[in-house]
Amino acid sequence: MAKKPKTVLSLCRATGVLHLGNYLGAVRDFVALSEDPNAECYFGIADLHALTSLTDPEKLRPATRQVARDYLAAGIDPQQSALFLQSDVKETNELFWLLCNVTATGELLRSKTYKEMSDKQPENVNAGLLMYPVLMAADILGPQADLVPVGDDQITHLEMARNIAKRFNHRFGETLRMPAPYRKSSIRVPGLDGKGKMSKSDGNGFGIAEEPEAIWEKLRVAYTDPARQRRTDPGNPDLCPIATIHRFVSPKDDVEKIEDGCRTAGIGCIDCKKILHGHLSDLLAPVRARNQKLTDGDVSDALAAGATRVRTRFQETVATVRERMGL
RNA sequence: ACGGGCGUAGCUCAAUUGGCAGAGCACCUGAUUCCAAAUCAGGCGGUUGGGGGUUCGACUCCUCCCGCCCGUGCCA
Repeated sequence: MAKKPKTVLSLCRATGVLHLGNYLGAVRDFVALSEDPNAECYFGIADLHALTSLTDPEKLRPATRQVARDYLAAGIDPQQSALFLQSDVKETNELFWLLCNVTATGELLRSKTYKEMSDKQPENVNAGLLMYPVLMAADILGPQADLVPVGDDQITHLEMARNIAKRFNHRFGETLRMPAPYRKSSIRVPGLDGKGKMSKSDGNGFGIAEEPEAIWEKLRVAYTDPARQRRTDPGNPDLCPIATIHRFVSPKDDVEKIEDGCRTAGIGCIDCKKILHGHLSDLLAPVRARNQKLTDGDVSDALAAGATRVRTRFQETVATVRERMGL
């Protein structure tokens, strides 16, 4: 049964170095997906979307390239999947405008993220912020994606893309494929400061290609359950980010061992961190190894090839959309 | 384009009539701790958006420029 492979499109914010939370929460799944013969994957790095928040031009380009590099290091094979920069696909902008005309402004104004961003950066409430979902719809509908891996925060944006596609198809005839969300059980990796999830802006994580020594320096000083003031004080793994990370990366036996050891003061936090560090090193060793071999040229080549592939898909869609709309 | 508001440490904001530019948070170091956290001690941090002027002395007053916000207008 030669089933036609599903088109998968994923967008990633251009934030710079990918950290463990990015890896466990999303990128690792993307790698697995990309190895599925029934999936044809397109991985876009959303640098156009990044412009809606004030960004330093000196920093955006390196950050964007760093994400691309980390994707490759994580195991995305550029021969198999298309890795591209959103801004390299000029067709996105054309499709964006065409789709604007089947987008209800009311829906955009009601968008929760639009309101949140307006509050977050009141000095820069630009139109891009408002049009953000339309651009994203163009990203998704351009390559006629079947599946879109999304986090909870992006689910309403995908809904909007579906509404736009539905409205277009209704007015101009069946043209755009209806994308479906692809949701993995999303996991939340806590930050090393114990104050929430790992995030780039809070600087409470570590890069997936960092040296083990560098990772250890960050792990060593990471937050732990404050109840364990002395080595002999018992603690609660549920209150310790280290224990939570253990659950994601360590084998069951070790998880039980450290949780039990924590509750009974059988092992110290440093021991616990050392065990975690060992497993982390194993987990990330292939990533680090690939990263070391990667050259800037490899990254550029992958992005160029990816852009060409995704643009081909876009050109087909845009040609049909133009024609249907009467251009 | 006009009118109004604003611009001070990475962030939030002080600074009397014009009188030594400060605090909190964040960050770094030390004490402490199995490591952290908390606490204590110390430290880093500034061309006060920029130029010019008045003055013995300007964050403060005058002037011009830059940038942002709000409102109004003009052109398309």
